[in-house]
Amino acid sequence: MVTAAVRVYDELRSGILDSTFEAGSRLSEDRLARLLGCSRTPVREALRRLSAEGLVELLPNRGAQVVSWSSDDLEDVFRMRALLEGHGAALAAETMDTDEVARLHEIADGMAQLSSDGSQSDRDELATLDVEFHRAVLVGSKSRRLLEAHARVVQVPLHQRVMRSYSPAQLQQRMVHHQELVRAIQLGDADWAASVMRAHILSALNILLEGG
Amino acid sequence: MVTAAVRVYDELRSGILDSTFEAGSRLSEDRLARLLGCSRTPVREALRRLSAEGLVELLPNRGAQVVSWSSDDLEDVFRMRALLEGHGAALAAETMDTDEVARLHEIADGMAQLSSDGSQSDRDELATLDVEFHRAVLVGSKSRRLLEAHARVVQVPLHQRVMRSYSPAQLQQRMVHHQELVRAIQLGDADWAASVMRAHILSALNILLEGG
DNA sequence: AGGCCGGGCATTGTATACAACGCTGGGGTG
DNA sequence: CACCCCAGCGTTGTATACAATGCCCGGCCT
Repeated sequence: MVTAAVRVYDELRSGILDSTFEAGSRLSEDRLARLLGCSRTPVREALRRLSAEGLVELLPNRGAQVVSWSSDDLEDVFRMRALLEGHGAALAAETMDTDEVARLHEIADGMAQLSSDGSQSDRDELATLDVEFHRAVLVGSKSRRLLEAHARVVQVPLHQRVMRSYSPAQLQQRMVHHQELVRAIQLGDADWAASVMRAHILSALNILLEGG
Repeated sequence: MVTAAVRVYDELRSGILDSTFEAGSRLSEDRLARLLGCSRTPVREALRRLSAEGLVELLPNRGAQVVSWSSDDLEDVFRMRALLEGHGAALAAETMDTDEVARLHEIADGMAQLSSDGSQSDRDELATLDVEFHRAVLVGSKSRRLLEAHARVVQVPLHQRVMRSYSPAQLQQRMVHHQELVRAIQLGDADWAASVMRAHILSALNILLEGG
């Protein structure tokens, strides 16, 4: 059975990530409880968990608030991603098995097909697949703590927006990165995989900072 | 005012880190509530927080359990430390100001003095200072997320034990690492600082795996 | 008029009662 | 004797009531 606390957590989390709950807005336990049809207890638990993950801020005796992201924060996040995922790619190149690489290839190919068209729904689908791709690499690294650290850092409710912001040329370029990364992992070239991953992520940061 | 939930969290956390609550032992909400003189509500909150930080494991409908550490876990933790703190040292070398470096020097010198003697209480004091030293470097990196990621990874209730396990020669060697690291940061040599930090941490892992 | 004080209000913090779930052990059955 | 089933029990999960805290606003004093 899925507990009410988990349900509330999921609702709040996806609500924050897709900006249903806007950055900076206050979240009252009582209001959320009535909104979601349960008592304050599970809501409290969910808010505490989201706070531990850095998605909301808990002001003592004042309640919870959805965190806002400055451009400094964005830079911090992307540099952390480059560090963690670069390392993850190197480990993945050393330890990923054939099935996992095949899955990676599959995702990358699916993305390449979608990226030829430019519709907005395709872009959103791409954002989902992109998250899945990067996650698959980290899973392949076989480091539980790396995966956890990454999950905590990458809480930016901006995946869709970022993916929509790429020009067609930039999007194509990013697909090439993915293919290159898969090749590096397949060949077991850890250094190359790490370099490609770092460049891939830092280029996203550059596009973000210049475009925004 | 400090809430009961925070008090319980602090008690449990320090109890776990100094092994008052042994690895693998079960923590019943009701028992803890009576032990600490409050209701289950703050206990629940504290346990959830500790779970998010990776110090306890929450078995659904079965309660909480203090996490145990396999040698694979230890290796994972130290490799993550090498990654995060190596990066932190590089950033620190670039951005740390004079006061912060002076503070680092101060801690390193204090540790060097303590390390000449071999008494157990000195070793415990050294463990505390060591934590402070490594934390000061990360604070100097000015990356909030790096600091947070590190705090979550480094939850090993073994600091004292590790520090006691060093031979006098190994301890001296580690003091040299610290001095070398301070120098690298002072000179602003990011690559050198990162290398020294990584080697420093990975050598600790080696000593642990060989000695244990 | 400006600042300080105090009470009301919204909100979180805590306690407690009860429901739901899962394990465990004892008795029955093949 | 081995296996299964079910009832009892301990535990967590949830709801609700009440206490405590901090903010806000109106009135009073200077």
